[in-house]
Amino acid sequence: MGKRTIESVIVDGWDFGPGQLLSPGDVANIFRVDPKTVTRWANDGKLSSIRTPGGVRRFSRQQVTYLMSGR
Amino acid sequence: MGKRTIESVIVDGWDFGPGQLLSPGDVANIFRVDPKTVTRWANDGKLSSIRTPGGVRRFSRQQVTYLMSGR
DNA sequence: GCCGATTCGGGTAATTCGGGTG
DNA sequence: GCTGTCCGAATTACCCGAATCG
Repeated sequence: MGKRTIESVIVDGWDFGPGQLLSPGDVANIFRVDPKTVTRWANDGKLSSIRTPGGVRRFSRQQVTYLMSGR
Repeated sequence: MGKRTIESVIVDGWDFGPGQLLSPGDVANIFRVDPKTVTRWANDGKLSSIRTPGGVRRFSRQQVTYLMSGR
């Protein structure tokens, strides 16, 4: 071992590792929806998410890209 | 590189990247047509579209601009 | 600690969906 | 063939004050 960095973080099969996290605003811009709508997707289980210790959601770039290109 | 969300999303050769998406109402206003008509264009394959996780269509500004300037 | 921007929550309007019909 | 409209259901947008982010 040694440096003790994060190798991978996978939730629901999606990559939440370093450089893969999108904010609600990011996802909203990508789909052209209100950030509130992104929150609803998360609550409805349509979008996987993790939470910061403060309670703010973060999303997987990998999953968002997948959803953009047609389910 | 700046904000780094998603580089590009191309469907049927048209740009569906961030800042390039139009709602059904947007397209309807541009062509002065009922939004339902825009939906029919999409169903008939005359207009490419992607869907939000909720099932609402989004269109490519690039394609609409192309069609506006006469085929 | 301060500050601007964002994202919580909730609630309520406005759009869009799909099918059917003129 | 193409478009507008009616309907109910589902999805999304805008409003607020409080909290978090960077």
